[in-house]
This record gives sequence, C-alpha cells and structure tokens, in this order.
Amino acid sequence: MDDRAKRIVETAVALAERDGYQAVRLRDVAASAQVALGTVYKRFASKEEILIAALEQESEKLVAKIGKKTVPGVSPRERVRFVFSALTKGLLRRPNLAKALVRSLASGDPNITERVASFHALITALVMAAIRGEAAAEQGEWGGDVDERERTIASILQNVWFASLVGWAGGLHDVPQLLEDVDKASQLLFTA
Amino acid sequence: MDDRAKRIVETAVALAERDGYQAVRLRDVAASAQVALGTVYKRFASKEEILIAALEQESEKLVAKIGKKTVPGVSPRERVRFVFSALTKGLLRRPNLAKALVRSLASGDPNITERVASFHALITALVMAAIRGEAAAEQGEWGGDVDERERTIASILQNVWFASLVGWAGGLHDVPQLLEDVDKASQLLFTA
DNA sequence: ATCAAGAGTGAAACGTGTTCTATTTTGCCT
DNA sequence: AGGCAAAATAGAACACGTTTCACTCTTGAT
Repeated sequence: MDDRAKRIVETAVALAERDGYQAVRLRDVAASAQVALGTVYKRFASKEEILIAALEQESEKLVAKIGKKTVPGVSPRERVRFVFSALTKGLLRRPNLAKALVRSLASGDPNITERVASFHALITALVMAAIRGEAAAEQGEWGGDVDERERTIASILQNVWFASLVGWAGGLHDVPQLLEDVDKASQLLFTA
Repeated sequence: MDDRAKRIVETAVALAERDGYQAVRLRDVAASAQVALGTVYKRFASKEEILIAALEQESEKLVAKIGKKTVPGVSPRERVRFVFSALTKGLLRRPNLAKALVRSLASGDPNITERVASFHALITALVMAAIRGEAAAEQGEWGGDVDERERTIASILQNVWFASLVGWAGGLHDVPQLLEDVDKASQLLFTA
C-alpha cells in the first residue's frame, strides 16, 4: 500500500471513528487525505473496499497483539473467552469505527469476498491457537496436523461472534451480552 | 398494512427477485406500484424498511408452512437439519431476492432493530419446536417451561445459520456447504 | 535533455436514496 | 351539496457514491 493509499485509509478510519459509516464521505476523505477523488478511486474500487482495508489493518494489529503470547486460561473455554473478549473490546473501543467496519464485513458485496474470507481465516487461526493453548502461529509456522473438530468448533464460535457483532451494531444487544453468548456456545461445544 | 403499502412491498419483491438489491430503485417501485414517491416515503422510512417488510412477509409464509406440522426426524439433530434445510431452500429459491433480504437483515440499520429481533424470535421458535419434536407453537400456545439450554442451542444454531447466509450472499460458499456447517454445529451441540 | 506513458488533479456529470413543495384528490362531516 | 383536513401526487431539489473528462505533473527509458 503506497503513501496515498495509507493516507486515504487513515482518513477514513478517523472519520468513521468520529461519526460512523455515513460520515465517511469520499469527497471529505479525498480532501482530508490531500488527494483527488479520482485518486481515491484509482486505489480503491469503492467505499466498502476502503473500509475493508481499514478492517484488515485494524484486525491485523489486534490479532498481532493478542496472538503474540500464549493465551492465559486453564481450559479451552477460558482461553477462548479471553481471546474473544480481547478481540471484541479491542475492536469496539471505537464503537463508531467498529460499526462501520462490521457493516462492510456484512455487506455481502461480492467484490470483497476474498478479503472477508481472509478476515475469517485470521480469526479462526487465533481461536484455534486459543483452543490448543498455543500462541497464535504465523501462517504455516507449525507443521502440525489440523484437527478437524477444532477447526469446526473455531468456525462455529466465529460465526456466533460475527452474528453477535452484527446484532450489536444494530443495537440488538450490548457487549457483555455478546461475550456471554459466545461463552455459552463455548461451554456447550467444549463439553461435547 | 394498507393497499398501497402492499403494492409497494410486492413490487419491491418482484424487482429484487428479478435483479437484486440495486434493482429495487424506489422511483421504479413507486411507478410500478402506481403510487407517488412521496407515498412510498409516507409508508416506509427507507429502502431497508421496505425490504425488511418483505422479509417479514416471506419468512412468515415460510415459517407458517414449515411449522404447521410436526417436524420429521428421530433426533433433534435430524429435525433441526430438516428445518434449516426447508428454511434455506425456501428462502434461496429466489436467490436475488434472498440476497437483498439478507443484506437488509445484516445492514445494522438501527431503525429496523425491532423487526430484526422479531425475525430472530420467529426462527428461534421454529428451531426450538424442532429440537423438541413439536409442531411450531403459536406464540404462547403451550404454557410449558422454556428450557434455557434448548433456547441457547437454538440461538447458537440460528447465529451460525445467519452468519452462513451472509457468507452465502457474499459468495463465500454455496447452499450445501451452508447446510453442512449448520449440521456440524448441531452435531456438536446435541452430543454435549 | 527529451519525450512518451502513466499518475494525479479539479471539476463536472450521472444515478439513486431521500427530502421538500406546491397542487390536487379523497374521504368525511354537517 | 359544500367545505375542510388528511393523504396523494408530480416534480424539483439535495446528498453522496461513482464515473468521466480534459488537463498537468512525474518519471523512467533512451
């Protein structure tokens, strides 16, 4: 990502953080990033793509921080709870930004499918590491076998988390509720 | 819902079915429903609200059909699979419409929170009936105790289904994949 | 140093969701 | 029937994502 692209994403993040999705007006983004509107569209195909790039950036930061050291907790359930709690709180620390990012993630825009899949993979890796009680591996770092059951559980938990995020973004429930829902799912899945 | 509102929703459904979300141009909806644009906005606050009304209508039809008789299957897992399969196939029989409706459902628009919650409640009721092996009850028809564990499982499955629908809408995976993901979750949850 | 190609720019233009206004129609009360 | 308030209408107007255009600037190969 070149300099201009970085400025564009940064600006979009700043605007989304202050006033949410609709406040990310591309004319403002361009002006504030000291770039012409055409340049924005040379770098990004749409507003969604800018926000997905922002999500990538933010989530990579978060995942790097969380995945750096071994996740605390004596059981998979505790470790998973820790990871989702850290992810959620990290993301939702800036609620307007988070809502905007979740909205893009859930937009169903076919042009960002791959990016969405990457995000899912990133979270899944983190959750699987938590289940095993390891530090999140760099991709392919550990040659070990991938336990299918663990992958399934991680994927289910991630789906529950994602659906809850969407619910939170729409005002359906608050963060403690969200974390409890994920934890209840963990509880059931890990006693199976 | 009065006559005009019905025509508006019907028209929106027809347009979404033919060419998807972006094809639901409110000027066209108004023209095709023989109504002025202002009248559309007197009935519905936004395009999302029209589509959510359509979702309500469609899902109520589906749920009525599916919930009418006792769900077949000898285990909760089988019955749940049947219900989600019926729901999914019923909804996705018109893929463009389904994508548009899922998109509205996932939009995170705070103005439709209640409607989204109703939808969730509807599905949850259906799934809980399937878990118990009953015909889906009318709300409050049976005075029985609400098993918290069953509600939790139903809610988790619904979240997995919803997240998968969003993934499907974005081209992340196909229907068999979606159904298998929900079934895998069932399998784990019901052996707990 | 020159020049062609690509990148960037500012501005206009377009499409569609949403809002607003002035006018007309409708439904109802007496 | 006459009159009035509410609802509907046609159409303009506005906001913002997106596209296009004509022009200028940068850059890298020769």
